[in-house]
Amino acid sequence: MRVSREKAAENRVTLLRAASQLFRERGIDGVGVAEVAKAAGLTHGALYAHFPSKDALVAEAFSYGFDGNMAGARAAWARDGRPSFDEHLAVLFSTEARDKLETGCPMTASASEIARQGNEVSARFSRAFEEMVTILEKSLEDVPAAKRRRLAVAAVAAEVGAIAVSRAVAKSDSALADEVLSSTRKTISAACKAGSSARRR
Amino acid sequence: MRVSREKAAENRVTLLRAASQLFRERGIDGVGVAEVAKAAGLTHGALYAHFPSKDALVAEAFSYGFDGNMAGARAAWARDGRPSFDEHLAVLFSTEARDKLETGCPMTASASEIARQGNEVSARFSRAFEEMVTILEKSLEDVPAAKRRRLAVAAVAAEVGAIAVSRAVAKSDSALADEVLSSTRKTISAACKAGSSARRR
DNA sequence: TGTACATCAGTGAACGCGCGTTCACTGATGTAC
DNA sequence: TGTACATCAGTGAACGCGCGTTCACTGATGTAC
Repeated sequence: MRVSREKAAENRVTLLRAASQLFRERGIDGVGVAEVAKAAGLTHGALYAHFPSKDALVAEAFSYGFDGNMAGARAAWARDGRPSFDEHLAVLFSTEARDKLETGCPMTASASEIARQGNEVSARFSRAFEEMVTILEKSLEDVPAAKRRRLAVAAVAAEVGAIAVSRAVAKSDSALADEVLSSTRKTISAACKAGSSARRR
Repeated sequence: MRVSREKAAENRVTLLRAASQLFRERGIDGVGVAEVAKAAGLTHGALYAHFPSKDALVAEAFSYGFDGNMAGARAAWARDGRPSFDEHLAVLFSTEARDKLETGCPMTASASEIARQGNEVSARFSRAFEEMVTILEKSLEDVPAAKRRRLAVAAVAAEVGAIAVSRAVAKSDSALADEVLSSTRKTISAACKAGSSARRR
């Protein structure tokens, strides 16, 4: 039966939220459209009134999850002031970021799966990556402009790897899982300091 | 019909090779057991004479792929001498490593999927990760012993991330894909130099 | 060495199940008069 | 404002298909005599 325009818009968002959480938790291939619809309190048929295909849902759910994550981060910055590079790293490489799969960054949750998705998903991943890089660059004013972007790009790539590896080894070696996060964070931080001190000389 | 012991052993290896290549190319969830068996010139029933479940096949295929990769690398080192840290990085962060999916490192191919596999796969991933770290440590004799492992761990984690990100963005932004590899490599290399020069002071 | 027979790798049909997608239908919503 | 009707979000059965796994069967291999 038909529902009001507001209710329909609300259902669309509920579908995106459910999809984005489930895909992060269990992988894109690990969750079917029927399960997404059920988690949103709807039937699979209704999902196709909002999205033409699972592929389209995956693409929009990726951006929804990423934007939601960024909105949360921005709210925290508004409260506590603009974070330094090391403060950014502390959040990005935290055990919380690793363990909160369903609300964590979709880039880290689906890193190796994205390469097998369509162009639309790849384009959204690129955009998300660039957004993260831009934010990190802003905290790197001490570093020579020429090295700023290089360091920011490396930091985001390293974070994606560290989180993915940490999650992969967590089931069998939790000490290694924590070590991966802290070692990668410290190494990126050291590269930053080396870069900024190079200017000071 | 029954086959000779040698032929059976050979078939097992063929199954592992096919599984390991296909999983790296299209993801663990993206390839069925029937397809693996077909690629090995067998039927799916035969696969179950060698492996009790797909999970077991995934675990053994991961190690097979990793060991094969390491054997190739070791052969190259025997030819050209033991590589320096930067030479290791040049290989790990190369566009070839990114583009040769089916013969590349299984850690990078399945990074985010491993976390959703069973304990056995996680344990094999941990072992593979430690092996990579040990190899990199050997090329870090210029760095103070205390920092050696930290750098090696960070380098492997960063490589996994850089390759995954580079593959993810390659479809939509090939310049960014190359930048991710070179920026991450340079940053890890810089962290190494900072670490070793710290000792020299 | 030759023969009889047990072994077991491999075959292919079948299992129940969930996948992504389609579609005729329902009935409340939104609109035109 | 009240009524008639077109719209369309959501339902649920159905589509063909591939999934992982099981199993009765085949017949060459390997072994025991």
